[in-house]
Amino acid sequence: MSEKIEWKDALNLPRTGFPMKANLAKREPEFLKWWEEIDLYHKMLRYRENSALYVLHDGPPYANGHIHMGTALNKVLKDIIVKSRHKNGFKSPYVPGWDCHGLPIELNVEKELKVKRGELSKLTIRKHCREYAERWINIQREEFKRLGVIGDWENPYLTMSYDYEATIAREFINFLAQGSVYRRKKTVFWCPHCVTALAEAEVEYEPHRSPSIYVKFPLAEDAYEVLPEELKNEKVFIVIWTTTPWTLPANLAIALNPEFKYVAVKLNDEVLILAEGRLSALAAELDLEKVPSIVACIKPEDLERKHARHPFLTRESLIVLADYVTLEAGTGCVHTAPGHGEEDYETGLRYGLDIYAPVSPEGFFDEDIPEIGGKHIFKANDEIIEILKREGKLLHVSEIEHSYPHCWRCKKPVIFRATEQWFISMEANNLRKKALEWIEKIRWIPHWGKNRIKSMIEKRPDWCLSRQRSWGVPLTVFICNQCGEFLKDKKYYEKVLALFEEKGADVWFEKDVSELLPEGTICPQCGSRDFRKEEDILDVWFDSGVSFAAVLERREELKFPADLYLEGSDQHRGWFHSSLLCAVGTRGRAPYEAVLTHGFVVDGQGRKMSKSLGNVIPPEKIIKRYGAEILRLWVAAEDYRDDIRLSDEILKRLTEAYRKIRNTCRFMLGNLYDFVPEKDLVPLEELPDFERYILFRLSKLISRCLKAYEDYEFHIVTHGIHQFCAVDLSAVFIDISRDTLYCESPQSFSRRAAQTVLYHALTAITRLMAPILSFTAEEIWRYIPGENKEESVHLASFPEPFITELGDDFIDKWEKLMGIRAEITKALEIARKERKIIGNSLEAEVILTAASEELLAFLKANQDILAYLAIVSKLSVAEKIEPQEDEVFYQGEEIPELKVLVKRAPGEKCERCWKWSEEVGQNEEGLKVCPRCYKVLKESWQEFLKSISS
RNA sequence: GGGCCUAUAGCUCAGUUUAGGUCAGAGCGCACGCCUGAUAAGCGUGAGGUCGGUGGUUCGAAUCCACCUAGGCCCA
Repeated sequence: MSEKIEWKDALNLPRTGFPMKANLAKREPEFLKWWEEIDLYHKMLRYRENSALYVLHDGPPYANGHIHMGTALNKVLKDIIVKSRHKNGFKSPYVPGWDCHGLPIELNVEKELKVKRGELSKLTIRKHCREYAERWINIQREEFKRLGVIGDWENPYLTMSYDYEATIAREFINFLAQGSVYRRKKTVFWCPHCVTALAEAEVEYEPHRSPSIYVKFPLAEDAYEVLPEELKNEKVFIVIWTTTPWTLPANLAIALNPEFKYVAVKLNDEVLILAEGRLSALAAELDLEKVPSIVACIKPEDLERKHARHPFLTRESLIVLADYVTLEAGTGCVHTAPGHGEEDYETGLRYGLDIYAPVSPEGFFDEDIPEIGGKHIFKANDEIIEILKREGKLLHVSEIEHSYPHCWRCKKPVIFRATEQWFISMEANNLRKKALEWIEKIRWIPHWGKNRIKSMIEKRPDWCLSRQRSWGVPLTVFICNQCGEFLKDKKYYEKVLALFEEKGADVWFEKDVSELLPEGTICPQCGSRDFRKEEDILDVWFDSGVSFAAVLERREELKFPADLYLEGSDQHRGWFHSSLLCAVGTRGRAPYEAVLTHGFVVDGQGRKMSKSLGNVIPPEKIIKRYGAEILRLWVAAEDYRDDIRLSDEILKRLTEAYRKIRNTCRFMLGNLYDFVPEKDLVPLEELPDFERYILFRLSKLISRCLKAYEDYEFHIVTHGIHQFCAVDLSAVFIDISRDTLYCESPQSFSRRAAQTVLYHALTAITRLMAPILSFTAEEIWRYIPGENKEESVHLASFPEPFITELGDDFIDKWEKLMGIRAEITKALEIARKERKIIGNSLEAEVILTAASEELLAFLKANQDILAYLAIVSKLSVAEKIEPQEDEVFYQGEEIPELKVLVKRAPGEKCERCWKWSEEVGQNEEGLKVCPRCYKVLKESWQEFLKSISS
C-alpha cells in the first residue's frame, strides 16, 4: 500500500472555470459589447412580441455635463424595472430621452464661445447649442450604457429633434386654440445677469445679506383729514421697512392690514404711524431706552385710499389694505411696488395702480429717474440710503441675512420685474380642477406623493411659458401689428408645423412672417394683413411636459398613457407636474397610470452631496474601483424611497455581500460540472426530505422576490438573495451536503438529489438577480449546465415557486430539526473553543437526550438525519447522559429540555471522507477508509483502486 | 417661515399602515475560535441598540398624540 494516496482523485471535488475574482471593472465592458452584438434589447422585445405591454416612460435628463450618482441611480432603477417586467412576461420597451433646449446650455455655449448675450444671431447661437447638446448626449449615452442599462440607445428621443420640436409647437398651439393662452404684464422672477425671466423652478433660495431700512413716508394733505384731532398739527409719518431700497423709486403704495391696530407714537418731535404689534420690536431695533408712548390710535380703514408723500420723489403713495401684511417683521406698513413684487402686483391690480418697473432688462434704472437714473439697481442701494438720510426720511439702517431668491444658473440674486409674458391659464378650461381630479386616480408610490403634487397644483399660479432667450422652441404666435390681437386658430399654424417637422424650429427665426403664414391671412379682429411673430421661446418644462405626445403617442412600440413615470421626488414640481398639465390640458387625462419617486443621494451622514462639502462620489469612480455591478447593487440594496446614503463603508459592505453571492454561485457551478439536467434532475416528489425542505425555502424566497419586484421593492430582493446565499445555502445546505457531493458515487441518487437542489437554486437565483446583478447573472448563466436555456439570462423569465405546499407538519418538523441542529452546534463550539476536545465537527460524537418523552421520541426517530445535519461522525440518542471528565455537557438554551453530550469520536479518521469511524480499515486492501467510502470506491473508482494497489 | 418626508445595533434593512401587549430581529462587519478537498474561500460562537430626544394617552408604546433636534425634497 502506497504511503501517500491522493484521495482527491477519488472524490467529486468541484470543478469550474468560473473565476472567484470578478474583476468587474475589466470584464463588464466585454458583456456590454456582447449584448450589443446580439442586439439584446430588440431580442428581448421580440421574445415578448405578443405579450402585454408595460411602458416605463423615461424622463429626459438634461443634455449637459456628465452623469452623477443621482442620474445613475435613476437610470439603474429604471433598468431594474424594465428587466424585471420583461422577466415577468411583459413586453417592456425602454426608450431613453434627453432634454436638449434651455438656458443652461445656452449659457454654457456663450461661455465656450466667449460671447455675451446678443452678440451673435439667434440662428448662430442655436446651431452651437444644438451641437453642444449633441456632444453631451453622446457622452451621457456612453455613461448610461456603461451602467448596464438596456434600452433603445441608438434611437432615443431628443427634445430638439425636428419631429419633437414640431410636437412641442403643436401642443402649444392646442392650448392656444382652446383659449388657454394669454399675454399680460406681470411680475416675474427676473435675472438681470442672464437677462431673462425665470420659472419658479429656476430660482434657488440662498442666504443673502441685504440692507434693512426703516423709511418715513410723510402723510399727504388728504390723510391729515382723517387723523385724530391731536395729530393734525404734528409732523406725521408712516414707517415702512424694506430690504430692497432699490425698489423705493417704484413705490406706489403702502399696504396696511385691515385686521391690525395701528398707533401713532411720538419720537422726538415727530409722530410715527405703525402697527401696535410691532412697536416694541421697533423700539428695540432703534435701541430706544423705552417704548415711545402712544399718542393716538389709527384705524387702517380710515387711511385707505389716502396718500403719503414719496420720501424723495415728487410723487404720492397710495395707502391700501392687504391681508398678507404680517406682524412677523417690519412695521405692519408695507412698501408696495406693483412692478417689483408678486403680492404688490396683485394689490396694484386691485387698486388700479400702474404696474411700474422703471428698470431695464439688464437691471439699470431708467434714465429719467433723478439722481440714480442709469445706475444698476444693486449698486443704487447705498445711494438711495444716502438720499433718504439727506432728506431726513431714514429712521434706521442695518443689515440682515435672509433667504433670498437666486438664479439657478448664474447663482446671482434675482428680482421681481413686470414684463410682458405668455401664460397658460390654470383656470381656463378647468385645467386646475381637471388636473386635481386626475391626481386622485393615479397610483402614487410612495402614497404621500399624491398630497405633495396636489398641494402644488392647488396653489400654483398660471404657467408662465415665455423665456427671453434663443435656445428653445419659439412660442409660435402671430400678432396683429394693427390691433395687437394674436391669431389663435390652428389653421394659421399648419404651415409652420409642417416646416418644423421637416426642418426644425429654426425656420421660425429664418423666415419672414409672410413665409410662415398662410397666404392672404387677415386679422379676424381688425382685418389687417400686417403681422409679426413672437420672439420669445417656450419654457423647457413645456418641452419635456409634452413627451407623451412626442414619444408615447408617436412610437409604435409604446402606448399612451404610460404605466409608470419614475423620477426623483423633486419632479413633483417638475416633470410629473408639467406632464400632468400638458396631458390633462390637451388629452383630458394624466399621461401615466402610476408615479414612483426616489429620494436623493446623500453621504454617509445623510447630508446632501455638494461640491462645497467635498463629499461627492462620481459614478465613474465607483465603476473604476468596484465596477458598475456594485453601483447597481447599491441602488438595489437601499430603500430608495427615502434618501439614499452612499459612503466608502457602504460600498465596502456591498462588495462583501457581492462576493458572498458570487462565491456561493461559484460553488454551485463547481458541483454541477458533471450534472446534465435533462438526464440527472431528480423529480421533486422523489427528493429526500432535506432537499425538499431547502427547495421549499427557495420557493419562499422566489415568492418573496417576485412580489418585491412587483412592488418595486428591490432591497427586499437583494437582502433576500444575499441572506439565502449566506444562510440557507452556504451555511446550511452546502455545508451539510458537502459530504454527499464529494464522497458519494457520482451518479448516486443522493448526490444527484443534492445536485438537483443546487441546480434549482442556482438557476432560480441567477434569474432573480439578473435585473440587479446584470453582469454577474450573465456570467453565471454561461456556466450553467443544460441545453434548454436562453442565449442570455436577460431573455429568460423569472423562476416560479415550485414547492408551495409541504404541509405544516413537515415544516414544523424541519424547523424543529434545524433548531436542534443549532443547539448541537453551540455544544460543539464549547467543545472546540473552551475544552479543545475537537477542531472539526467531524471529530465529535454527539449523544442527545431530552427531559420530555415527546422530544426524546422525536430525537430517536430522527437520529440519522440529525447526525447528517450536525456534520458529526457519530450521533446517538440516550435515555440518560452521564458526562465524563473529557466530555462536554450542554443544556439547550432555546430548547431547555434538550441535553447534548459532546465527546471525541471513536475510531479512526477515514482518509477519504474525514469522518471518524471504528470500522476504518476493515476492507480487503486494508485501506484507511470507512465502509461507505470503500463501497463507493468499488462502485465508481475501480481504476483508482487499481492504481493505488499496484 | 410653510408643505411633504425621514430618524431601529458600526453598515444595509425587517418589525410601525387596515388591530399598541413573545417586537427588540436578520444579514454583513467586528472580536474570538475552527477548518485547509469553495482557499485572496468556508464554518461556528460571541459582544453590540434605553428603537433620534422630551413630554403625554394607556394596565402596557419602537408602534398612538404633542413638541423638540438632526437631515432631505419642494416652496416662500
